[in-house]
Amino acid sequence: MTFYFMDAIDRRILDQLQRNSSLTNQALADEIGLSPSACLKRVNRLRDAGIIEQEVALLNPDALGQCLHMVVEVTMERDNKSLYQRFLTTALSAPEVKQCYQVTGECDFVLIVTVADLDEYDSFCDRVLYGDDNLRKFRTLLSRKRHKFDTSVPMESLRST
Amino acid sequence: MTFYFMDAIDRRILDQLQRNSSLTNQALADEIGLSPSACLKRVNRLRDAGIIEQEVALLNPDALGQCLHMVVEVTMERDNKSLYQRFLTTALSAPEVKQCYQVTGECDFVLIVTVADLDEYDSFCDRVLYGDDNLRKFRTLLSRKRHKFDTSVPMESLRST
DNA sequence: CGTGAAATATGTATCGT
DNA sequence: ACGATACATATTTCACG
Repeated sequence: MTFYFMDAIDRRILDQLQRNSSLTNQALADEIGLSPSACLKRVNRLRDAGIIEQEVALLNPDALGQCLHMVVEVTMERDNKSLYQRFLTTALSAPEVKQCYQVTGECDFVLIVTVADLDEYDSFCDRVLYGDDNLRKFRTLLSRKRHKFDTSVPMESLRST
Repeated sequence: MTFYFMDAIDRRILDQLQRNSSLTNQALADEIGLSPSACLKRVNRLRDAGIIEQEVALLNPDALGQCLHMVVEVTMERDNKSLYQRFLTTALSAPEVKQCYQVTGECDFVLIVTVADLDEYDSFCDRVLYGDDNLRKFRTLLSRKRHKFDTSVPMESLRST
């Protein structure tokens, strides 16, 4: 990522686009109080700099059919870098794994896994979890409902340089 | 949400937009093999029907300053609907709570909480967790790194009606 | 669903601060 | 270095077949 000086205007642009990226450049410029061309230049710079990573459509869960979310807590046997890396490579490439957090505490990784049904979850466990001989234990929490899903990040925590 | 019959073309449109919603309608129409007008009509219908809930920009974590993710497991005292609802109302309105899953298993809720620093996390705990007298216990897993964050949903699991 | 024309939006060049 | 205006290009949108 190229070095980038982010000012208050950039933060306001990001704040908007995090909530709604389907705004036209004109509407965004109006919101921010900038001319459309100046606004567009900033948005493109933020994109080129890799600060805006992607723009995606979030689908309504009610529009989804059978769709189960699992919270999977993974505890490794040995805390070894290359063994961790081996697990990560497998886990991150599994399409069922939507999120992966490396944590400190009573376990080592927390995965958010999304599958259509329990058969698919079994297949995931066989491929990713049972196959790793450094994986000591895992615990699955089956989600009955995802009440909130907010991809935004508070603007105070955005680096200014 | 209004009733909606979704066909294979709609699913391919959603599949694309879940990955990249910054495509122009023309580029999307090309991908799908539709005329721009037909494509636009479908996208607007999917939006109006609430299947496309929102379009957002995802920011690069490396562009963020201090930004801590916590996995918080919450266990309630009594499994009572209105007490659960009271907790949910508080938790969902807290801006630090980015995700909330109601689960079955060893605990009742799993929250993904994002804060700038530990002071902010303390404030969150005081406001949302310690304040609820039906909350029996919570466990915090501090994330050192978010290795993966994928907002997409597999298209096989999209309801066809 | 496709075509084509009118309405909008985006991108660029240039100038001013 | 940044923003505004204006113009050229591209895209969206709508009526009609």
